[in-house]
Amino acid sequence: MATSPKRKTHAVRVLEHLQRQTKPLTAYQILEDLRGDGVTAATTVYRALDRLLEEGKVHRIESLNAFAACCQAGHHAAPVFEICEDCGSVTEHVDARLADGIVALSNRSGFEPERSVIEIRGRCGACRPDATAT
Amino acid sequence: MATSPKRKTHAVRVLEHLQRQTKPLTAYQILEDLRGDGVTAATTVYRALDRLLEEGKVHRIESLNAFAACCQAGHHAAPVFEICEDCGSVTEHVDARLADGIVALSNRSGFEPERSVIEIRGRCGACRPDATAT
DNA sequence: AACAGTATGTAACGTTGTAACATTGCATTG
DNA sequence: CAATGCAATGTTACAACGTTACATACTGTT
Repeated sequence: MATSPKRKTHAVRVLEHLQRQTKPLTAYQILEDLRGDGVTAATTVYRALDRLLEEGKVHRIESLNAFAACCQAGHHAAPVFEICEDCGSVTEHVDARLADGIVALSNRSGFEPERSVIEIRGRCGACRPDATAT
Repeated sequence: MATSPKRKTHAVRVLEHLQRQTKPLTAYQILEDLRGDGVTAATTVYRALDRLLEEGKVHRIESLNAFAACCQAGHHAAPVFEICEDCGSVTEHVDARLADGIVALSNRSGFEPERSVIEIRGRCGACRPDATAT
């Protein structure tokens, strides 16, 4: 009855690899990193990513053409990414206020939202020129 | 003394062409469309787009890898795009509430936002299966 | 063993974007 | 007008990102 796979699939390898990163990786970076684990073609990486995206375990960062593991696999709300232009770090947030804003705007315009892409580019706390001064 | 160009540049052609569209175009679509106007290479299109983006006259739709003319050239607030998965139409909005939400989130996380990408995918009023029922 | 279904491999191709360098058009100044 | 300088454009090649089509291998079930 058990339908769970006995062996580790490439999808699992890709997910675990992404979880080890602090920055998103492109599909081809993933391919390079996992060559030693038997991943040999871009096709395989994209197939793994497709599944993981469907399952909500990874996100695609549209403005980077890159992929990152989801912070807590399973949330349904739209993720918000803060992308540092300096160090490249990407932080995922789930923000009710922004989610509400999307819904409010959609209600006004008659649009039915399904999936939102929210990516904020700028500088992270570590990289910004310390704006705490008066 | 006059420093304004005497002849129409490709940047102007690209902008005018985008303004005639109801949907965003990819760079290569623009190239095809403007071949008759002397635009012959992708490089030229991308250069034109770079300038127009800097001037805030066009926006890049990250999740489509495509470009659209700005609705009112010159706003500074982050644009919000509603992208219909059915008909492909894209509508630009400027929304104070969402802008505030970005600022609020950034304040909490110590992030300094510079440019935001907000793209809502779903169905436009014309394409949705009429949700006005009780 | 036979079968079905999922996962993977391979190769080629299509799309998107950039780099490097040469050339042209046009305005200014001497 | 000639010379100069700068912005715009052209050309070529390539890098990066993503998909299609088809073949093969593995896994669990009967």
